[in-house]
Amino acid sequence: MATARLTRTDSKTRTRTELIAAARRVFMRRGFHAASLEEIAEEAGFTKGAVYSNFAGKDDLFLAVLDEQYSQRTEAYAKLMLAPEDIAEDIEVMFRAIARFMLDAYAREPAWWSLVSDFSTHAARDPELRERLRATRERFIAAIAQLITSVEERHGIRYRVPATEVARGTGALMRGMTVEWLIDGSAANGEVFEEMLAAYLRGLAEPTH
Amino acid sequence: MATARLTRTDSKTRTRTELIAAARRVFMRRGFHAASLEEIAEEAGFTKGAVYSNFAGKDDLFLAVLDEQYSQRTEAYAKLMLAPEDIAEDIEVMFRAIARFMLDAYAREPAWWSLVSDFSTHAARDPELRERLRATRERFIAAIAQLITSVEERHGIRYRVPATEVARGTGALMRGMTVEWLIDGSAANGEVFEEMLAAYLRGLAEPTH
DNA sequence: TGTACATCAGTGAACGCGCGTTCACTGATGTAC
DNA sequence: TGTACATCAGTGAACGCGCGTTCACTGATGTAC
Repeated sequence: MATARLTRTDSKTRTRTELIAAARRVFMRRGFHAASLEEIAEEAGFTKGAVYSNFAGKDDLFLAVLDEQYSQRTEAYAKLMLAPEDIAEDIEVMFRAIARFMLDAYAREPAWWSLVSDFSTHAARDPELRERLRATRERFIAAIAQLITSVEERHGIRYRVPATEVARGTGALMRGMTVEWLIDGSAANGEVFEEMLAAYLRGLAEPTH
Repeated sequence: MATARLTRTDSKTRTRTELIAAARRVFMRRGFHAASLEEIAEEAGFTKGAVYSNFAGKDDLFLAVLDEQYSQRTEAYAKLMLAPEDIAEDIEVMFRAIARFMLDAYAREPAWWSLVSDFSTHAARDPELRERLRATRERFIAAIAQLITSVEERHGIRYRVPATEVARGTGALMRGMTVEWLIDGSAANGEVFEEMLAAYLRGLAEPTH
């Protein structure tokens, strides 16, 4: 049994990781405002002080969760969009695969998107926090834009707006729709969303040559 | 001077109207969570008790603001989309006029859309409140869908998804983008948004013939 | 038109409560010799 | 390998504060006669 003796650095890293994971779950469960540091600390098996020993406060903790999530999402999108066969052949198939990927992520974690909305409006009110969020988000958008550019080249198409904006719009459509679903579960089902996103991407794309 | 003597009913109606107007301004200014009933009451020239004499509480007051706003927006969209000339001629021109209308509303009241997002995620956590919000929102969506249907007929097109969902998606794209703008003012400018929304609507439309 | 009582919109103060943050402290890890 | 002191991650309790909601009260409007 006995937990292996850890160095201070290792044990702190571990605490930090566990706090982020717990925070993620609690934020999802309660939303940004209603999630309390008390519950997060308890969920991770610590006390609130541990949070302050590892993070500057609630906002900083959330940003850590966000950063982690964006890394994971970037990887997952890369796997999907750079897939060497199937999906990659027909651009329309790709559009729909992206829509389904998002819907699937939503099915697993329906609270995620509105959580980001809540934090964003909160962060927008504090210039310093807002700048930190902007930087984190920009890294994510840039990574997705990179993938979009690869797809453009491979399929011989060009979007009428910069790749970063294609990425932003895709996320925006999804984020907006999750708010609808939150309030009315019967609104636009998966097929309809697939159609919407495909329409958006198809409408923006033009063949090159 | 002396304010004309009002009947109880008239004076109550007036208080209610003024509270809604004040609430609207304060909610815009502070966001749903940070807006306090104290500030709202004061802005209207009353005390908090007046709020409770006219509304069941903060949530109820917000719903009243929302209802009012949706009525106004519905009228404005009707004016735009049923316009007998110019815009109405070419469907692409119409798409872009709608985008510009939204951008213009955003320029005047940038906080509105994220305010709705915040309230929605808040309301989603309380079944009763959520149902009230759903009903209010449904009326608005249905009214917009009605306008979309008129446009479909006039221009001899059909959307690949129900008109209600075209409406929902349009709002969703806008709502999502306002979150981006909140955090990064330099993200997708008006022209890019116009392109996005036009792409979405164009991509969804099919000629009937 | 006038009087006496009833109603009730809005007042103002108090109540509760939750939560983010701070801080003195503890005990296990790290370091110097 | 051992000892003495230094460091610091995490504890636990207290602090402040704001805010939504409640409630006894007041004074102007409404009603009955």
